[in-house]
Amino acid sequence: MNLSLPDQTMHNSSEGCLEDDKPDVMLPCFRRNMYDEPLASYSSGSIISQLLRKTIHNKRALDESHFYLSGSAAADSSQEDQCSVSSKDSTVEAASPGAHVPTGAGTEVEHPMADHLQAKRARVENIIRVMAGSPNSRQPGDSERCDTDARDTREAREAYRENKRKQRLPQHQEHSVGGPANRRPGSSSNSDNCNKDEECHKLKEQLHSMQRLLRQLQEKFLHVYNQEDPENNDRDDTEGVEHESTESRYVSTEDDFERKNSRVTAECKDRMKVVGYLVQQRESRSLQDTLKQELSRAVNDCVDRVFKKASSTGQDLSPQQRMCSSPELQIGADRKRPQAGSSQEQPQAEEAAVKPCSLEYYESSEAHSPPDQTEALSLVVRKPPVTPLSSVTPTVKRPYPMHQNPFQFSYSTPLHDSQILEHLLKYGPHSSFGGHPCMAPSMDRNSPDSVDMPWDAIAMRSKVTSSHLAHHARASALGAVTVDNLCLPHVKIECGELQSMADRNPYMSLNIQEGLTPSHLKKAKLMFFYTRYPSSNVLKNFFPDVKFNRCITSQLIKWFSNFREFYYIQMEKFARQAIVDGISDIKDMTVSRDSELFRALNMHYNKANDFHVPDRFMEVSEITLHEFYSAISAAKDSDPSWKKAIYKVICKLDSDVPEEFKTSSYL
DNA sequence: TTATCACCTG
DNA sequence: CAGGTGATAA
Repeated sequence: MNLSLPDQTMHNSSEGCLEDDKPDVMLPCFRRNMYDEPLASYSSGSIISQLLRKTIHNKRALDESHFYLSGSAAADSSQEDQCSVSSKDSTVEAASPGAHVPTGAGTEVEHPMADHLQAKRARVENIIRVMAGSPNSRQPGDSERCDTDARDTREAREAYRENKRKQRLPQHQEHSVGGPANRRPGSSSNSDNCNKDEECHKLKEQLHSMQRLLRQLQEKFLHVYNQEDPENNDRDDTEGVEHESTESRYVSTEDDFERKNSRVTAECKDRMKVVGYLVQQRESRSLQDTLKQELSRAVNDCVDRVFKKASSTGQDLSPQQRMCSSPELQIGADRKRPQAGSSQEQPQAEEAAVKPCSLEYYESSEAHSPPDQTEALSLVVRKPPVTPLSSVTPTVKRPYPMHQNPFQFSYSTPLHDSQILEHLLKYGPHSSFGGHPCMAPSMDRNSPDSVDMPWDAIAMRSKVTSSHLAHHARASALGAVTVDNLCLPHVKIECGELQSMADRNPYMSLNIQEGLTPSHLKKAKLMFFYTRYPSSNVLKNFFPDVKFNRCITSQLIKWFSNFREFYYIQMEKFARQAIVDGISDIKDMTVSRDSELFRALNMHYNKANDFHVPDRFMEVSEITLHEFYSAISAAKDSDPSWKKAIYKVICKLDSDVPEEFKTSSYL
């Protein structure tokens, strides 16, 4: 494989300045990707030109811009448009490069400053392009070569233009760019359209990424530049820049980018006026060098990631791979990927796990390796809106609008449990407890939220639950972090288990745990109000966020055993007390919510008293009490196994646990 | 043999 | 609430 071109390209373009940075890091990436994928045929210069395409409407304003751009930029634009979703006006520009002011587009307002700004833009575009573009772009005679280079990237994928390409291409380029391109037609002849669409999509994603990176570079550049020239800092308000409707998809990023661009160009022009052309040229050089380094690094970075994604077949990317993709890539991939299996929430959960990482990657240029903790943290916080579930009250706000910075979850700023719960719970249970007969009527008293978010209200009203849930939320946020050292025993979240758990219950995909938490204990206690002898299947069904194994099952069974133990002890105690109290008629023994027996039981199973104990439990309790009373009255307690008969009766009184318990791992 | 249970203990 | 134990049923 011919690796000389990219090396040469980068070195030439940087004119010796680039190597000072870290060529060993970026160049191999660039090289490898250049040849591995057809997308590599798009040179970085071409991409940059495309990105800045709309900033060079008036290339005539500056001769040098015109000189450098006339061929290449136009060619790039026209070619990119074949697959890109970019604006249509680029085609217009391409039609008459170098001598064209877009008038037919109609989307651009031609105010008096337009020429001015466009001229500035052209300069900056030129600078950037020279830095990241073709090694020979500075030579007038090679403008043709730039054109060829860019065009070749497209032509190479089409066999019928092969000869033409070979005629015009320098040899080293032919080897490098034509290598993968030559292989491609043979393998993709039967699925040209599909491949084209795929490439278009990838290109679009690439453009998005590039725009982001360029924006960052611009900011860096401005930072450096303003340090050098602080008196010009106030001259950054030249953005009366028209906004092209055709580019509305890039509103936030590109508009910002435009402003920065205008500012840069304005500063460049001021320097020209004051200092003079030569000085300006020299400073421009330094700027160029700076930008070269930054851009080259960023471009390689971006291209590397783009190709890393492209090298995979697109749909079978592992989540880890997706995590390192740009947000745009991620979104695009998710859009293409069919919803897997029967779980509808799962892909979104994956997105939630992926997107934050990606965003953070781009939010900070230094964030080359997002920490695990941050990923998992975002996993909880930055979940995109899920498909509205039937039971969710419409008034419940979705805290994570797409593409916006949602609720910021930060460990450094302690949050109230309710905040954590709100975000944790909102996407967990989809059923509303507000209408459930088991919910305590008093629950609506304290918080207005209880109307719209009964689930949150439930959880928040229990101090025990709140603290547990807070841990729960943080545990989830910690991702693959063992939180045993806090207070939760055996609580470990393993990313590897996400999938299986998500399959079992997509709503619980964020809270998959290997161990039982206090929340689970509380839930089990509440379940005891319905079932004293739950089967293993019931336990598995109602603890979908728990990875069941022998130990876990035993523990849960043991819990219920302990519950029963306490229950029967209380029953026996109160039955004996009734006998001691001289109650003769069994009908005088009732269990109401005011009775002491119930208070004892409720204190044990529903300590926070935030759960409305079902009436059935009152009945069962009363029956149990009667059974004990009868047995003791009949002196059956002399039999060592006299309780067995009672157990036999009680175990038949189990009722079904409400479905709400399935969708919630905590109450 | 395994699972479940009640009982006891800490 | 968990650990241990013995009984019991599958």
